[in-house]
Amino acid sequence: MYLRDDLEDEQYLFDGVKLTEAEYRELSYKKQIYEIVRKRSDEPEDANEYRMPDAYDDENGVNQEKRFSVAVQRYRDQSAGDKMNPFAEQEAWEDHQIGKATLKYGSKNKKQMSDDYQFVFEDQIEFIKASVMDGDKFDDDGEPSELLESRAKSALEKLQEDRKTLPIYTYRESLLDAIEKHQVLVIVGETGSGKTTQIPQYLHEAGYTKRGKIGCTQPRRVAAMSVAARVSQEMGVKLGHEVGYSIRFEDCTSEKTVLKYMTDGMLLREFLGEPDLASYSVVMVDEAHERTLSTDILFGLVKDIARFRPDLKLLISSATLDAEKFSDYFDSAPIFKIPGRRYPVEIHYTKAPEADYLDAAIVTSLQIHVTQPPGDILVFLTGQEEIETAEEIMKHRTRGLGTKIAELIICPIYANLPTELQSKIFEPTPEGARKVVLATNIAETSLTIDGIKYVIDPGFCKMKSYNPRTGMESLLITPISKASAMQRAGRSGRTGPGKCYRLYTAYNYYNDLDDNTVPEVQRTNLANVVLSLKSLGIHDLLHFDFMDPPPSEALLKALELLFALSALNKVGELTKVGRRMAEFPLDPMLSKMIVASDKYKCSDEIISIAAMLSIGNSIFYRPKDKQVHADNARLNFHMGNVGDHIALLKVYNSWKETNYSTQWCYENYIQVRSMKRARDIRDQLEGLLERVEIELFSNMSDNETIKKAITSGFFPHSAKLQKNGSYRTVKHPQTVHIHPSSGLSQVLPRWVIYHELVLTTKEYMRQVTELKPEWLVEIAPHYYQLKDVEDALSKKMPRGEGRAQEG
DNA sequence: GAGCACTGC
Repeated sequence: MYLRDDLEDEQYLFDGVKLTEAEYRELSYKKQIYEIVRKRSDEPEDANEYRMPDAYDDENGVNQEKRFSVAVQRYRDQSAGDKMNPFAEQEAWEDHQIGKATLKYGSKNKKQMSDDYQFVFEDQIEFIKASVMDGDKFDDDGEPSELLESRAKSALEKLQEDRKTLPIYTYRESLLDAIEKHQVLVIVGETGSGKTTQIPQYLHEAGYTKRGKIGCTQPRRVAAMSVAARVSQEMGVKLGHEVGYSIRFEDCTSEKTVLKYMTDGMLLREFLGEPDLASYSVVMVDEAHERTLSTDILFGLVKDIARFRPDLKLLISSATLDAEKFSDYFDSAPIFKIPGRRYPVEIHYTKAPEADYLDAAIVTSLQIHVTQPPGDILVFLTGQEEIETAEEIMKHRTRGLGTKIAELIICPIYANLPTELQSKIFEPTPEGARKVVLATNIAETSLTIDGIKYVIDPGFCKMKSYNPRTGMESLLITPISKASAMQRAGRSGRTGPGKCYRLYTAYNYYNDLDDNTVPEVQRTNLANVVLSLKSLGIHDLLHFDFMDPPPSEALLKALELLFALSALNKVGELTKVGRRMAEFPLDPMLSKMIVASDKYKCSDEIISIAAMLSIGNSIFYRPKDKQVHADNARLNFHMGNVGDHIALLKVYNSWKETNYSTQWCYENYIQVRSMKRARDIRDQLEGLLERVEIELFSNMSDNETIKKAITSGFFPHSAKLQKNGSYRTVKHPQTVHIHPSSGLSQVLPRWVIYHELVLTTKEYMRQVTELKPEWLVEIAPHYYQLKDVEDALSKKMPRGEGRAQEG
C-alpha cells in the first residue's frame, strides 16, 4: 500500500521500504493513520472489509439551485458586522476580530454558468505572477554520489549516513556551541532542516542526557509519535526504550527513556506533577510559531523555571517570521538559523478582487487542469459545507466532458469526514489523471499530501472567537494571516517546484492581511488554563508573563467561574475541591460535575456524560441526503424528553451494550471516531477517579440524581423560559434559545441548564436539560438567592404543555 | 428548524 513503483530516486529506505525524499523526511500521514487505526481499534486491518451502510452513500443528484455556497452569504452577512453579532461594538478585542472580516472584495456579476466544455476556457481568471518564494538553498541534483556503495550497507549505517546529508549537519558543532553558551536559544529552521529529529540526538551525543531527559514538544500527537519512531530507528534502539513518546492515552516511555517526544499539552500536565521539571536537562518547544494554547502557557512556565534552574537548557524552535518576537520574549535570546530544503514556489495573485471565492476557486482549478502540466491541486476552503458545494459544482461541470479533457479526481478532506472516506486522498493519482483536493485548514499543518504542485488559496478560514462578557463562542469566516498564506503556498513546493494561486490581489495581501494569526490564548475560554496555573501555585494571573496576554476580562471571567464553583476561595487560593478538579483534563464545570457526583453516588454515569460532552458537536452524523433518517435515529435517544445530557448517556450506554460495535454506529448515524474518543476519555476519567478518591457508583435508575450532579457543575448556566418561547439566562441576563438539534427544542421546559452558548444565526444553548429551580438554591446557595427563583416557586407549575415529563 | 475551522489534556 505504501510502496510506489514509479520512483526514480530510490535514495531513501525506511523499514525496508523505498521512499521519496519527502516521504523519508516526514513519515507519510497515511502510514501513521494506519498504524493508529490498527493499534486502537478492533476493526479489521483492511478498512474496505466492513460494509459501508447507505448512510454514507452519496448518490444524490446535483442540486443546481444550491450551488452557490451558503458560506458566501455568511461572509457577506458577517461583513455587515453587527447584523450577525449584536455585540460587535462592545469590545475592542471584538472589533478587531470583526474588523478583519470586513476585507472588501469587489463585486462581480457572474453570467449564468454553462456546463459546456467551452466554459472552462471562456470564464477565466486573470492572475499576475508576483514573486517566487525562495527554495532555501535546495540542491536540485543532490543525489549522493555514494548511492550505489551505500546500498550494500546495513540499514542502520545508511540511516547514520543520511543524517549527515541533512542541512542541519553542517551546523552541528556551532549549534552545540551556542547551546553550551546560552541557556535559551531560539532556533529558526524551515521544514526539512532536520531540526526536530537531529537536535535532540546531537544533545544526547554531546552528553546532555547524563544530567536528565531531553523533552521535545509537538503540537500534534501524530507528529510526536512519528518523529519518535524515526529517531529510535536512527539510533538503532527500540521505540519506548531510549527514545519514546508521550501523548494522551498512550505513554510509550520507560525508565531508560532519555529522548522524549510529547505533545505540548502533555508537558503541561507533567508540570503539575513536577513543577521544576527536575528530570529534564533540556526542553525543546518545537513548532513554536503555531502558538497553540499549550505552547503559550509553556512559554511562561519554562521562562519562569529557567531563572532558578540555570542548568536547564531551553530551545524554542520556530519558523522565520516571528523569531525576533520569541527572542525578545526570552530576554533577547540569540537566534540560530538553519536553512531548510524546500523547492521554489511561484506566487500568483488575481488581477482584480474576486467577489465569489468559491466560484473563483472552482474556475481556477479547471483552468489549471486544462492548461498546466501534470501535478495535483490543493484548494483551501473553510468548511464541510463549502467543500460539499464545491464538489457538486465541479462534478457537474466536468461531467460529460468525456475524453476531451483528462480525468479530474475530486477528493474532499476535512476532520469530520469518516476515516474510511479520508483515505481517498492518499491513493496515488492514476496516470493521465489529475487529483484536486478540497481541504479545510487540516491540510495547512496537520497532514501532508504528496504530489501537490498547485495550491489555490482563497484567503479565508474559519476561526473560533470567544466573548468573555457573554461567554459565547462563535466560528467566523475570517481572512487568513500572511503567515498562514505563506504556509499554504509552501504546501505546493514539497516534492518539486510549485505554484500558488491566491484569489486576492497583491494589494490585499500586503495591506489587508495581518502578519500573524491572533494566538489562541487571546480568543478562547481560559477557565481550564487558570485552574491549571492556580494548581501550579501561580496566583497573580493578571501579571503572568504571557507572550501575548489574553484580554483581562477573559482572565477575570475564568476566576469568577472558578470561585463560583468553589474551586477558589475568597483570596483566590485553590480549595480542596479545586485541587481535585485540576486532576481532570476537562473544562472546570465538567470537572466539578464529576467531583460532585461522589455525593450523588452516580460517578459512573457522570463520567460517561462528561466524556460525551467533552468531545463536542461531532457525535451525530447527518449527511445532506439522509437528514430525516439521521434525525429519527437521534430522536430514539430522546424518548421521554429526558434532556440532552441523559440522551448522550443513553447513546454511550447503548453503544457499550453492543460491545462497541461499529455497525451499530452506522445504523444510528453516529460517528464511530467520536465514540471511540469518548470511550478513551471515559476510561481515562475512570482511572482518575481513584486519584481523587471518588468511588465508581452507578445509579442509572434515578435520572433526577444524575441531573442534580450535572447541576452541581453547570448551575452558572441556568436559563428560564420567557413568554415568547425564548429563554433568559439567570445570572448574566441575556436572551438565548434552545438549539434546534436539542431534544427539548419543541418541549420548552420552564427552567433549563445548558452546556454551552454558541452564536450562529442566533444565540443558542447547546446540550440542554430540564432543571427544578429549587435545585439552584439547594446546590449553589452562595450563587443563587431565593429571589432569583422565587416567582417560580411561589406559583404552581402547570404540568403538561410547556414542561417536560419526568424521565 | 439549524449547521460542524483545527488541535490538545
